[in-house]
Amino acid sequence: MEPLEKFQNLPEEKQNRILNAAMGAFAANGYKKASAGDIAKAAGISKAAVFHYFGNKRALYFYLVDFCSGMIVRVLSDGSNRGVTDFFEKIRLAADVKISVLKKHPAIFAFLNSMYFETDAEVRPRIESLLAASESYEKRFTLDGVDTSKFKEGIDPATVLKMLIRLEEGVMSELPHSGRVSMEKATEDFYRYLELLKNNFYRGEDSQK
Amino acid sequence: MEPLEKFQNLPEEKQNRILNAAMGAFAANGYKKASAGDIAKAAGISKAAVFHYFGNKRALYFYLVDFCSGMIVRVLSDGSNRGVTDFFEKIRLAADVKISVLKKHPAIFAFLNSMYFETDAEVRPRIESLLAASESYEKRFTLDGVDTSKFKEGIDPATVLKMLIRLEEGVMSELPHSGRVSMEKATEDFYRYLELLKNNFYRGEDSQK
DNA sequence: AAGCTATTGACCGAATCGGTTCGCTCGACT
DNA sequence: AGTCGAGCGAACCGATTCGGTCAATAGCTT
Repeated sequence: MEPLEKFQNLPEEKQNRILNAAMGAFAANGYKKASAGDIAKAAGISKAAVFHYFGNKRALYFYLVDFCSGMIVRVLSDGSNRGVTDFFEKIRLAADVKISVLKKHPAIFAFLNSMYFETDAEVRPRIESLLAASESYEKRFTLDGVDTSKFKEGIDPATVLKMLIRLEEGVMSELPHSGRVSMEKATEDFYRYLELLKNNFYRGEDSQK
Repeated sequence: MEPLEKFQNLPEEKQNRILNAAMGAFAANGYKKASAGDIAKAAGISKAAVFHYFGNKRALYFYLVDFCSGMIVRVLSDGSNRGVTDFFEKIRLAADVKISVLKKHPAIFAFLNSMYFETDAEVRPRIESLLAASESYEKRFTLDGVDTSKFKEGIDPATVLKMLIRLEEGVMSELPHSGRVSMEKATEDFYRYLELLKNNFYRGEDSQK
């Protein structure tokens, strides 16, 4: 039986434990310096099991890249926000999706980010192809179908969008600092920021409730 | 002559090159996995030179910790913003200081951040003492002396402050992605966000210029 | 208890680690 | 011109860790 099949026959919870451990290790140390032993320890399995499931380190890394690639496609083609025309509502929905992904795979964004900086010749080509296929979040999240007329005059929605993407990134970068419960706290805060901006960037009487 | 003296007698430019290389390596790979060879290569010197200047890896790490510690003290005691009462102006000045530090030591914040996660028993104690001494940026940057009455009713300055700290972090986390020139671009963007928020969060007639 | 599969601890040669040694270079001083 | 020493790169050291293998075990099915 192929190694990869063995992995895919594992119960999903165990698969995720291993994937998350691997993504965390590669994100933290890069391809070369992340060792199979690190990953095994973080996943609670033996080093031999890693090779049992994936054959070799490169195959594991490639599997992760493809896994993330599939996840991106799945998220971007998620149609649950079609028909939403409100700027802030759309951003909130996109953040919701991100959160749900992050809950299952806490290290996925750190791993995706680390791919940018990965230089190892053994894996770089595969990364390039993924990077080429999936443009950045900023470019994907367009203002198409958004009702920009609700903004006050003089406020550029594109600027606000860029700002919110940065803000979201800042919120996310604080997550690993603190305990696990803090994620709900952070998202609550983010929603509060959205509300605050909505109340003051849209036209009409300034609405303080 | 003590190893450390040799380092300190180096021209400042070379010192910084080595410090930045070391901070970058430790931030990227952690204390254990960052090798003296990595640091040497990034700094453009030989591995032997690293030991020539610092004696051993631990001493180099400790030197970096103390260096950052001193930098924090120097920045926090910087009195150039005393007397500034405007909320956004004060934040802008604080960002300016951060930028100037970042220009000289591009990896310093990544390194400081990495200390949070460092678990190696050989260096952890020294980190603890630094972390205990210097509270987080968020706690240090108080609203003391800020004229909060300029805000519209219903807008909590503390919330805005937290939001801006997150936003700043998000802007900073995008810096390493792109070329070196992008820093000016990113700070320009940040200033534009500040202006945008100031125009819409302060009371008085909504000022679109 | 026999058979089978998932999982592992112990192990391999090769590579890399932190750290040392040594000999070369090059500028300062005489 | 000759001397000297600070500073450096290359080659090396024993120890550790690497990716990867494999025989042995644990656990389930019958």
